[in-house]
Amino acid sequence: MYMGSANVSERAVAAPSLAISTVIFALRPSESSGRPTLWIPLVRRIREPFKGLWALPGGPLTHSESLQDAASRNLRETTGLAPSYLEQLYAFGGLHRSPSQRVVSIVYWALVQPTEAALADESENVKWFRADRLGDLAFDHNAIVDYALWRLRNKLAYGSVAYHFLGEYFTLAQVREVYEAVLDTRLDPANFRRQLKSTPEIEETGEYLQGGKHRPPRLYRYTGRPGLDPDNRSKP
Amino acid sequence: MYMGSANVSERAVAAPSLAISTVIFALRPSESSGRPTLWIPLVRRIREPFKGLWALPGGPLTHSESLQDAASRNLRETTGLAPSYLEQLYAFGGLHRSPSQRVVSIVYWALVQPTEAALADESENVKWFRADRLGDLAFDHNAIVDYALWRLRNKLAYGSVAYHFLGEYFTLAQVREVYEAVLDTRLDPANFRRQLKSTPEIEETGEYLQGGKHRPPRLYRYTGRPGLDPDNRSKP
DNA sequence: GCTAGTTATAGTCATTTTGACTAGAACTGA
DNA sequence: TCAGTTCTAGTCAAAATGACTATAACTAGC
Repeated sequence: MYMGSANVSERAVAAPSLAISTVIFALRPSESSGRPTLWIPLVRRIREPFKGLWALPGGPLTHSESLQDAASRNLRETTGLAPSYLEQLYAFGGLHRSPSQRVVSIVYWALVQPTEAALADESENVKWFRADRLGDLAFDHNAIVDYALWRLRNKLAYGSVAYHFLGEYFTLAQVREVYEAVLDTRLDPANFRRQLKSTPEIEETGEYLQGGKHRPPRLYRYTGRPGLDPDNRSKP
Repeated sequence: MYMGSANVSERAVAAPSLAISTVIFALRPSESSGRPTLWIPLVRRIREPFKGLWALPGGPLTHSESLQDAASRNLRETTGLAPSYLEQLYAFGGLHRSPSQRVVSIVYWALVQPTEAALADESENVKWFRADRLGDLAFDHNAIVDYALWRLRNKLAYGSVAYHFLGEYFTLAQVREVYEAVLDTRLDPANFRRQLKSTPEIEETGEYLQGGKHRPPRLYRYTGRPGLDPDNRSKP
């Protein structure tokens, strides 16, 4: 492609390369307490730079797909996961994110349900980590995860995102566990329940979850609409 | 650069071109009521596609500047403005945003103070429009402005952004006028003032604004820190 | 210098929301 | 049948909110 012969002024206006990455969140039971906690799948870098370090799943943007499609495809290819929620996080374009070349990364964040997460490919080069124990990641990926975590907590408090961690039917206690895991606090069951019951998007069903060793909780269903960011706006 | 001879498979993986645009908001007195309203500067397209239509100020990303720097420079070059607030809005990357080629636009939104806005270059090809009366813009820029407006209203309700429309010193009534203009509602002066006075980031000064034909209002100062998105996080 | 007009500012009061807590209901397992 | 557990409804005080009243402090016009 003769890029090697491009002169300085041509290189100065050449567009930086464009990549897509995704921060994927799922809830899995903690080994210690058994209570749900936040986990993130990472892939191991098999080439320089940062060869051997763990990084967010990602790849180039191809010419024939939208940004969200690219994120979705990449997520499926690298981890085998199908997200229940996918939203753009931020475009990272600092000058020195990669030592070798200028890269602009458009980063998405995704939520997957525990059933999905359990099926996920896990191998030598794909592994799940607790979100609060990631170690040093490649590139600026620690900062990206921090920001994604901040956004997740924010959106959660806002209201409409917790249900994407869960299946179609759920108990109010399960919703509370999502909040407790993500925000890392304990919430009063009675007050939390009162709040949820006052939101119209949560619909009571006639069914109950059987099998626990206590009073069977009622199952609910979420009826709210997805979201309001541009990717999800004008879909049928 | 031999791009002309690139074959189909090479073109399929070639990265889309990358551009930066900015939605700029300022408050200006409405001609009709005299009360402040939201205005946006647009530039006229001088080439195809959409030649002659109005569009958001924007341009290519050069190799040696960060995304935010590019937005800042571009905003200065096209409109002569220096923003008091600048934040990334969204990366738009739909397949058919431009009829001629695939373009990914990383869009910023900015607030400028009225003193700045008054100095702004206005010419045949740069003009201010009321945010609610833009007409048909080039590309998907109407949708982008809609989303920027939604974000502005959201951030305003959140709390820390109204002051960037104002100078260093301001009266509580001026803050209320910002809210009224952006949210397009009337707010009760007494209740609004009670809320502001309960937020610690707003500091009472000993000075008063003279010159009105009524009781002189006290001047306040905003002492809150900028924001928490990645661009603004680790700055000194 | 008095008065009307205007906005600034403090305060009241009923309603709603929130946080801490109590207690009974409904299940399981021993 | 009882102990253990969670589910669920409810109480009560504190805090926040919305509608409103009243006074303070200035200017403009007479």
